[in-house]
Amino acid sequence: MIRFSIAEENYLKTIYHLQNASGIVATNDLAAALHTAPASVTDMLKKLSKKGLVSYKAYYGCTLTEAGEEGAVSIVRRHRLWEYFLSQKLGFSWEEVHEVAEELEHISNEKLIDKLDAFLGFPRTDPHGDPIPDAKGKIIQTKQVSLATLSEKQVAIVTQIGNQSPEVLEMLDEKNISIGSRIQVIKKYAFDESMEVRTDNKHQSYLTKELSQNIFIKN
Amino acid sequence: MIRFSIAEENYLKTIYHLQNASGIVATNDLAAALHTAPASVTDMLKKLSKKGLVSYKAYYGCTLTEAGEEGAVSIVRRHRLWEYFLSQKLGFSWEEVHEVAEELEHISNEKLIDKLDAFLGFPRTDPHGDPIPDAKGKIIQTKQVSLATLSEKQVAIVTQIGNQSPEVLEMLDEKNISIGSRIQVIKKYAFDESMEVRTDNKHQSYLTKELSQNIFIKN
DNA sequence: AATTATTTTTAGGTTTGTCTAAATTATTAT
DNA sequence: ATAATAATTTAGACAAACCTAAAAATAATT
Ligand SMILES: [Mn+2]
Ligand SMILES: [Mn+2]
Ligand SMILES: [Mn+2]
Ligand SMILES: [Mn+2]
Repeated sequence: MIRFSIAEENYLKTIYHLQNASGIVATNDLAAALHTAPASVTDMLKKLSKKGLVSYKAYYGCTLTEAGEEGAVSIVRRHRLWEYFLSQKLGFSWEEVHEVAEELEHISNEKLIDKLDAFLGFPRTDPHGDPIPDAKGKIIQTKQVSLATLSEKQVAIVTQIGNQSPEVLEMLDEKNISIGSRIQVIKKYAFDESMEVRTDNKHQSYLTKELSQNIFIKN
Repeated sequence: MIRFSIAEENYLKTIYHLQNASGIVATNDLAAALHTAPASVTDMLKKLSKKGLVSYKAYYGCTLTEAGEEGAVSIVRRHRLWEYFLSQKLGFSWEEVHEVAEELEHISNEKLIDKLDAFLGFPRTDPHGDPIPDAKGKIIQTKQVSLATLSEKQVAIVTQIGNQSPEVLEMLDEKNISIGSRIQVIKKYAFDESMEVRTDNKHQSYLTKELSQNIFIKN
C-alpha cells in the first residue's frame, strides 16, 4: 500500500465523490469542494497525475485511475467506519460525525481500521445510510429510491440521506426522521409535490419536494 | 484553546517528557528524540518561543512555559486515552499501541476526547501504567517504587513500566508480567542483584537488575 | 465570425518544516 | 591558558501545499 499525504487523500476522496456524482471533474468544481484556489488544484493535479493516481488533461478535467480509486475507497472506508464509531459508541449525533471523521480518516494504519471494523461488528452503512466499503474495497450500494416517488398511503423505511448538510440533518431530527424510520405518506399535494407523512404513531410532518427527494427509502 | 500544528505538538510533547526526566532540555537531546537535525530544532524553538510556549535561551536549552505545558499535557492525555482504547476495546497488545497513538493523539477535537474518556469509563492509567491526565489537565502520578528494591519473600503488584521499548515489553510478555500482575521475589542474588520471581502459581522467571528496575510496583 | 465571459493554467511568491555545511560558542582535556 | 572537541546556531536551500495576478484557452453571446 502506498502512503498518501493528508492533502493528497483529501484530493482523492473529493475527486471520487465528484466523479461519482457527475463524471469528469472540472478544476473549478474541485477547487470549490476543497476550498482552495483553482491554481492550487492545477498544481496538485499535475502531481497526482505524475504519481499515476489521476488521469489529467489540461483544460479538460480529471478522473481517478484504478490506483487513485483504490486509494479513495480506502479513505471513504475509514471515514464511514469512524462515523459509525462516533455515532454508535461515543454518542455523537449524525450531524456532528462528519466533521470529526474528516480528521480521523487520515490515520492510515491498516490494522487499526480492520480491528475497528471488527469491534463495530462489520457495519454495512454509516449513520447517514452510506455504504461502508469492506476491507477489499467492495461497496454494496443499494438502489436509491427517493421518498418523493411514493404516492399516498404507501409505506417505506428510510435507508439513506442525499444532502447531508447539518441543516438538512437537523431538520430531519426535528421531524423525527432517521435511518430506519418507517414513514407513511398521508397526503400528497399535486401542486408542488409536497407531502404530509406519518413518522410514527404520534408524529406527523410536512415535507417539501426538495426535502423528500433527499430521503432515500426501501420497502 | 489554541490550535497547534502536528509538528508543534510533537515538539511540545517531547520537550515535556525530556523535561520531566531531566530538567532543562538540550537542543541535541530534543533533536535525537524527534529524529530531526539540531538545526531544525533551533529553528522551531525560536518559533515556539515567540509563541510563548517555551522559554528558550541560545546555547543554553529550553523549558516549557505554563501555556506550553498545558498544551503538552493535553496531548499526553489524548495519547494515553487512545492507547487505552486500542488496548481495551480493539485488542492491540501493549507493545503495539504507542505507534498508533502517535497518530491519533493529533486529532484535537475536544468533544471527541471527552466522549472517548467517558466511553472508556474515565480510566486513570494507560496500558503501560502511565497516568492519564483528566480533562482539566490534572495528573495523579503514584510514587515509583521499582521491583529491584524488594527483598526475598516480598510480594507486590506491577503498576507501571519504565522503559517501554517493544523489546522490554515483549520480554515482559514472555515472562507473563503485565500491569496488575502479582509478583513474589523467590530468590535474590547479591552478586548482580538479579532475582528469581514467581508471577503466578505456575510460572517463575529470572530477572536481571536492569529489567527489575524498570518494573514499578505497589504493595 | 467576432466579441465577451468563463474556466483554466502559468508565473512568481509565501509559509511551514525540514535539510546540509559552515561558523560560532561552550566544554573538556592537555 | 591553549588547544581540541562537542554542542549549538546561522546561512542558504528545498519540497509541499498553498496564494494572487496575469495570460491563455475554451465556451457562450451577439
Ligand atoms: Mn461524512
Ligand atoms: Mn456519512
Ligand atoms: Mn505511548
Ligand atoms: Mn503509554
